Amino acid sequence: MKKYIETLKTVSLFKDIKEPDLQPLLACLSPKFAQYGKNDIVFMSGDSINSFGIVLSGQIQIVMEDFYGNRSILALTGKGNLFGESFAFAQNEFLPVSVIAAADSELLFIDCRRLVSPCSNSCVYHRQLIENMLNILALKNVSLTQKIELVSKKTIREKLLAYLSAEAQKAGKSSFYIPFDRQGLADYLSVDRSAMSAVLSTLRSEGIINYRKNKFELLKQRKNLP
Amino acid sequence: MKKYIETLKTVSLFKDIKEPDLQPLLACLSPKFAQYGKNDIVFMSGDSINSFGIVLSGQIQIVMEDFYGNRSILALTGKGNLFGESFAFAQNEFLPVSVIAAADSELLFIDCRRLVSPCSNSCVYHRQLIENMLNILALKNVSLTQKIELVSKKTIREKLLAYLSAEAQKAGKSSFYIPFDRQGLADYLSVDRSAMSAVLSTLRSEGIINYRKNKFELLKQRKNLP
DNA sequence: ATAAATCTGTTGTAAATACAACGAAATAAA
DNA sequence: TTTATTTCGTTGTATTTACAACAGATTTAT
Repeated sequence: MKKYIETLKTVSLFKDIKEPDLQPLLACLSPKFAQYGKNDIVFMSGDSINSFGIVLSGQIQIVMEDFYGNRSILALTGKGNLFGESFAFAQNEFLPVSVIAAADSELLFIDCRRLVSPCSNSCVYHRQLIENMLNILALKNVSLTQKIELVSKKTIREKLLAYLSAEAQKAGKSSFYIPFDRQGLADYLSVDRSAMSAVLSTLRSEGIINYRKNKFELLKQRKNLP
Repeated sequence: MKKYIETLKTVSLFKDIKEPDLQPLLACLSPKFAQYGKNDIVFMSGDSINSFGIVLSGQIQIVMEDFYGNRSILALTGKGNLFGESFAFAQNEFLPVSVIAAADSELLFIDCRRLVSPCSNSCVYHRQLIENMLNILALKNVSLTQKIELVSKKTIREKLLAYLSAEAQKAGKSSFYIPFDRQGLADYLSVDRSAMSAVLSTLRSEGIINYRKNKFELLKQRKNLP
């Protein structure tokens, strides 16, 4: 396991755990190491899982398959990232997705029951681990909630204004940079890029926003609070 | 606190904790009790919180306010329900919403640092508590992810088929009941009800689905898996 | 049983979007 | 610098939707 220490140090689950503590902690979690060839199935849709995974090398993909058998790739996950943690901790939920190795990959599996049961010798680390896992799930929750608020809007105009409004609030200023290019933003909002471009132009011509590349500005005044 | 025992027993955070254990556990968590009048502000947008709440009586609303000051109610939460847990455990995240008492309410606040730090006398309960909280966050995560997959589709037709497909898979049969009436389903998918009704009719006339009230059936054959 | 209220499906219209095709602008590579 | 590539905005068209108004069906209340 030693050769993966550098990778493991970057994993969010082990945040604020010092390198010398990592080794004994891992021993305590008794993770299962496994190698997969490209296109091997890691988790199968319909499974109920008790372990989540960490990608040590390679890459895995989260694949959705609907009732009719149409597949679509929901996510690609690489080195140092977790996968399956939501389903592992959501007891009795069946996986609606499959996890497939997108390349030859080395994965580490940790049983979530190990994570919550404190073991005699390393309670200190366990506490940090649990805190990290709560933080991971909570952060994901927050970002999913924010995204739902956007994609639930019915028009591109509404989606854009909701997104830009949120970014302005996050920045604390009416002028800010966004972390997407146009195609990325369109994908994030689940709309057509060129249609979105057209709406952006309209908003600018109406004097509601201004933008240049990734820098945006909201022009209209904030309503006064009562 | 005794008068709220019946309510607390129904709270998901205390699942699988027996009534006699609840009292000492609460003492250990040292929750803060507070009363709010209608329209009082519980959490303010922009706050960073370390505690989450439990509604003992009354009702609270989650309110979103955008850059322009437009308010919209995202959720109503009543007796026995948690609120704010995602933000409390997502350290350093600022609340993008406000929490306001929708009626005279009695609330209980629990510091999330208390929840993760084991105290000498009640580690057994703490473990269950942590397991429950991980479960709560994970389940929310799962349902948010599923919802995002639906509302990200671009047409009502796609949304409906994705939703019905997921329900069929969940049920393990091509025929199943859905937990919404038409308006509820339209709200869930973020579309117009009458437009959705029209699309449902089209799908039925095309022989793709069949339905009657809340009972739906997918008619087309599953693709054979390779 | 009757009336009232709610839910559901239908239709027409105006509005918004997806999609495709294209050219200009910006960026990266040679 | 020149070329190649990517990104971005514009336009036209066909598709899809939201919205409003309405009628039949179903459920609930009286």
